[in-house]
Amino acid sequence: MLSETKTRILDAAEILLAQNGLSATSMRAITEAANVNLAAINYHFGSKEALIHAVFARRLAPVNERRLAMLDQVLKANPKRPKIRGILRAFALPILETAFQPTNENCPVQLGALMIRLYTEPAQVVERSFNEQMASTARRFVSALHTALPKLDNEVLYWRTHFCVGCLVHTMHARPILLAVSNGTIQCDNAEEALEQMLPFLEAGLTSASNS
Amino acid sequence: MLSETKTRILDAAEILLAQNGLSATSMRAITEAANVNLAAINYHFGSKEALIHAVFARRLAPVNERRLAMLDQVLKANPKRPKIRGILRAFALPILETAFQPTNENCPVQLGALMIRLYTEPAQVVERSFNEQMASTARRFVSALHTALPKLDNEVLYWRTHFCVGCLVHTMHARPILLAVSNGTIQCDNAEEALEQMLPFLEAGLTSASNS
DNA sequence: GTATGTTTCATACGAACGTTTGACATGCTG
DNA sequence: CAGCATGTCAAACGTTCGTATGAAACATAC
Repeated sequence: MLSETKTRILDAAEILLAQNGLSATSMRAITEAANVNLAAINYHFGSKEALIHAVFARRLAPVNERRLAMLDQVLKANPKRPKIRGILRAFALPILETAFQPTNENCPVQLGALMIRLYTEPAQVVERSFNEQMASTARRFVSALHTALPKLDNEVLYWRTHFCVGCLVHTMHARPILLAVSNGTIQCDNAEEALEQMLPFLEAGLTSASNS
Repeated sequence: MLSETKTRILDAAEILLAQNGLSATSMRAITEAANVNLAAINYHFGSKEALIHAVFARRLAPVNERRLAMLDQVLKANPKRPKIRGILRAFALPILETAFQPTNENCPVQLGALMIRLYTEPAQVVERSFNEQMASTARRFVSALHTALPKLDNEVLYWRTHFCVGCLVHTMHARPILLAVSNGTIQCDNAEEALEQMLPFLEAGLTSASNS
């Protein structure tokens, strides 16, 4: 079981890392926000780097579990020709729900802002987190899409999967941009609403003719 | 005209900022890479923040000029119903070419990695750069897409434009991910090749039925 | 109740940070 | 030549960084 102190550190770190980035978030800021002693991070996690790894692992592990469970259901329903919409939904819904769910009542921070660090922070810290958590999941989904779209070139499929991930990542973390560009019209705080917009877009992209 | 020292600082800063992020890049690292004195940044730019702003401005200004010029051509060719593919191309090609063009012969750094900072770094530094450089350009393109897709809901259009930006951003900076997921198959270093994959995907997404 | 292992705490360390300063070199202008 | 900007430079400023340490506080077991 996690100790009280450990979870308080993880909670505070998650918020601050998402808001300020990895290297801009100091251990002093984290421990002060968590109301624990400065030395507690090194005692419980060993180093700042290890703490960051733990923050990502705590969030990504259950998301990927849910993703694969949903994917299994989709594949079981139509083993020969699984529904594209279902595959996309299995990949996007778990992480979107996590991204749109506030960490706690006081701080409605976007977890999408945390996830985006996995893509942008160049540190090896993050690379390790990413490989551990995402590599096998990504492979499973690409393979499922390959089954669903057998006519598609392998190369084209990789590209389009890449585009889908781009849409998803952007949707998770760039809500402020959408709000600004739409002149305050679109303030999305709902995973299902985002999905409803995203899935038709992605499915149409995936199934489009290559060279029209 | 820019002084020799000033451009050397900008060049070095651009590479390091792209590689390591904003707050993880120290002024000492920049000045050492540029072979100039530490005080030169504060002398020529005033502060680290102002330098970062200058780095972005130097790259984004010409990109957005080209974008708008290309957009004008597309609109002039078909004022009533401009070609979607043309609009997308006008938005994507200039920045993709910049992203895929190495800064110098020794360091083939992806400028996409620099651009992504505009989206992820939470600093107000970046917010200012983004607003100055991108706000009006974004408005022009959304309006052009509105003309090209008059039947589309405003809300849906905003969402889909958002998705297009996500694809583009991800394509620019996440080439290593595409390389890894495709098992080393796809090593894209060519703007036209990326565009060829991206444009059919985006156009199909933009024109898809909303609630299929 | 004393012993043992675990967790918290104040405090300190050396290093690196962004910025400032004043001396020094350089080039143009009168 | 003198005068004055314009750049450059080494050195130092005060802060903040991640980490380490040893004593205090706590729990549990005998």
